[in-house]
Amino acid sequence: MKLSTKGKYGVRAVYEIARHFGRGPITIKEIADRQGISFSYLEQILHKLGKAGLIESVRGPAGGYLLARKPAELTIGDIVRTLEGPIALSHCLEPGEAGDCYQADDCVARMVWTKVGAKIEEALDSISFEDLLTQQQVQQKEIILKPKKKAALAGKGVC
Amino acid sequence: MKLSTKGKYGVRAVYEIARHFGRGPITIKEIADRQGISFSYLEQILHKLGKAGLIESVRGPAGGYLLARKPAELTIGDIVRTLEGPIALSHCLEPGEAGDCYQADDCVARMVWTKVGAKIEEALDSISFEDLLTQQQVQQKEIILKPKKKAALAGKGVC
DNA sequence: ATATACTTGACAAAAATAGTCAGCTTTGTT
DNA sequence: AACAAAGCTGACTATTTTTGTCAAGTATAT
Ligand code: FES
Ligand code: FES
Repeated sequence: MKLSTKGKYGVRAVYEIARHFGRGPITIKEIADRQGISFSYLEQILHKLGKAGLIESVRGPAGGYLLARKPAELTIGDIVRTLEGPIALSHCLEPGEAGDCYQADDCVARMVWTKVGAKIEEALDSISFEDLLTQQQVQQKEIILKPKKKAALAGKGVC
Repeated sequence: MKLSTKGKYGVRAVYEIARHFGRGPITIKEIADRQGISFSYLEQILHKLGKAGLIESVRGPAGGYLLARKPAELTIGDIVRTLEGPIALSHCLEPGEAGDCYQADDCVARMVWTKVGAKIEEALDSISFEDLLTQQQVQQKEIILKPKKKAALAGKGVC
């Protein structure tokens, strides 16, 4: 039950784009540097998000990426579904394949994973990037108040 | 966002043990046959569940596995957590490692994955094996009423 | 004794993940 | 027109995780 780095990097990258909202396109390189993600890998991820219509790209010099919608209208669920595929805990719950399963009528597990999957979608869709932006401001203040405790494990944790 | 077969097989296996509740131990072989799971692989899975105290084993002839609690007190969450590890969408949310992350204060994603993880736990823990048993009875009746439509993909779908 | 059945650890094939790399296309600037 | 900045695209590879298999145990009812 882990997210792949694609999903996690995707959210962090779009978060950076959202932070840049209203100030023109932000380049892959800048996102990669800020978030410590490989440039080439990030290209793939952003391209996928672009094809899905969640972000827009501007080519040529001074180009980069922009949000395709307002931060409030873009959710974590959008990103995760695009990068990790549809939320289907089991293969035979994927859209298209659903009706195919020969034992769907007889399968008690089906209800379980369907129900849990719905809860996950609900949770993912309930968080927009605007939420992340406002939360970041709150955290910012808290950090200023607290004594800064720079811990050891630099570069290790990556949500 | 898929479950591994361990989690899925685990649930199906325990479901079989639950169906056998009150009728003494059921053997690995019988579970494996009924659910179409490799015997050797199932051994590993059941052993892990046994070590976690969710099921009990009886050795020797006429031995097998038993539920350690009543079906109503055993949830899908118990099984999944045991077999797939704690529900932590990101590595740095795993218990024990949590406080270690040097950027926890500054991390906007942390809140996201924590929140979603909690929802998943909630959903998983809300379903007990008794629920599965009663649901199976309902499905059984429906199947008898409906015309049996044995579809093509035999053996393919595995929730 | 012996057959049945769980226990344990080592091993291996296959699939998914996490990138890397090289070359291409678009477009603003000079 | 030429150049450089920036995204586009597909192929390729190393690593890790998953999904098992196998073999040699240990416990126990009859
Ligand atoms: S990176 Fe560790 S808490 Fe987010
Ligand atoms: S096995 Fe296909 S629906 Fe459960």
